[in-house]
Amino acid sequence: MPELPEAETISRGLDVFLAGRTVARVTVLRPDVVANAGLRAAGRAGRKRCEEAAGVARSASGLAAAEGKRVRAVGRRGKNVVVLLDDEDRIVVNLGMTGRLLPSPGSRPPPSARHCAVFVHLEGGGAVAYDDVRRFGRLSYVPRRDWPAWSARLGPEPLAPSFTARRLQRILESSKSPVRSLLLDQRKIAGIGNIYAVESLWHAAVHPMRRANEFSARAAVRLHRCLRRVLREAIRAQGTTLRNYLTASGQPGGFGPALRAYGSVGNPCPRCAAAIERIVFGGRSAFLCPHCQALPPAADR
DNA sequence: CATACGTCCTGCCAGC
DNA sequence: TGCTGGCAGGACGTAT
Repeated sequence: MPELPEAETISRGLDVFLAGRTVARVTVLRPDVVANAGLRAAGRAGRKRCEEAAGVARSASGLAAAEGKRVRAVGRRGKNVVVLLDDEDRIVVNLGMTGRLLPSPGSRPPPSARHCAVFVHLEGGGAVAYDDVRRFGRLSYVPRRDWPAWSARLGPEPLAPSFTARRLQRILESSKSPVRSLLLDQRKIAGIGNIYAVESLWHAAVHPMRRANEFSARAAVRLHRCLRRVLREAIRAQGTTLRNYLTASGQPGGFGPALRAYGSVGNPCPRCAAAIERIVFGGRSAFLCPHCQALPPAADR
């Protein structure tokens, strides 16, 4: 659930807390949240097999390589929080559904970290807990030389100045998928999850199942504008808390009341008062106004 | 190659 | 009251 705005909010808060600090010790309590960057990513079973074959002990996770290194800064790539170390190796945190990074002034996980999976002690006191109820999240240690390839697996940053309407239009043209599926594809555009995809499409008045390659230039420009506006405003509000997302300072996000369609089945559309509907495709819920976001008639498609 | 679908994981909540 | 079953979904593996 943490998407770009949540990852951005967390990385800003964590940067204040971590920049200049040195990692003393990394304790892995739940080995399954640690992805080994050196191995082909695989499903749980697959990764287990790889690690056994390679003789990788669970704690050798690679995260231990961070011990003794100073944190230069904390940033973000897509939905990932990226801890940049002084030697330009990185700890990349994908928060999955329920992952949280909770700083603590003491040497124990904060009380809110009830499902602490990884615990990072800092020299001179203080710590950061990686807490994740469902353990869909992953922590990876990415050495400096692997970073370009790692980052290249992701599409462009939607808030970067280089992400123009024209760029979005080209991405849309490249796929016959429903636009919501394309927006969720991290290889095409980085950082968008279901909430902001659904919200952007409501603002742009486009049906989530509209085929990406059927966008007019005008509709592409409109989606580009709505997408960026929604992401920016969500960052300003420090993200959306639906379940358990918290900022680095332990606050819930404030974007919930700004949601127009997501999760509001049956509520009147704020634009036209028609009842918001829920549909399911690609294994996920989408919410839309059947009036404002109508699919064009089949003859036009 | 591109697209579609199943899988993992557990807290929560509706329904009986 | 207590149990069950369905639901949430990011990202990867497998199937088409």
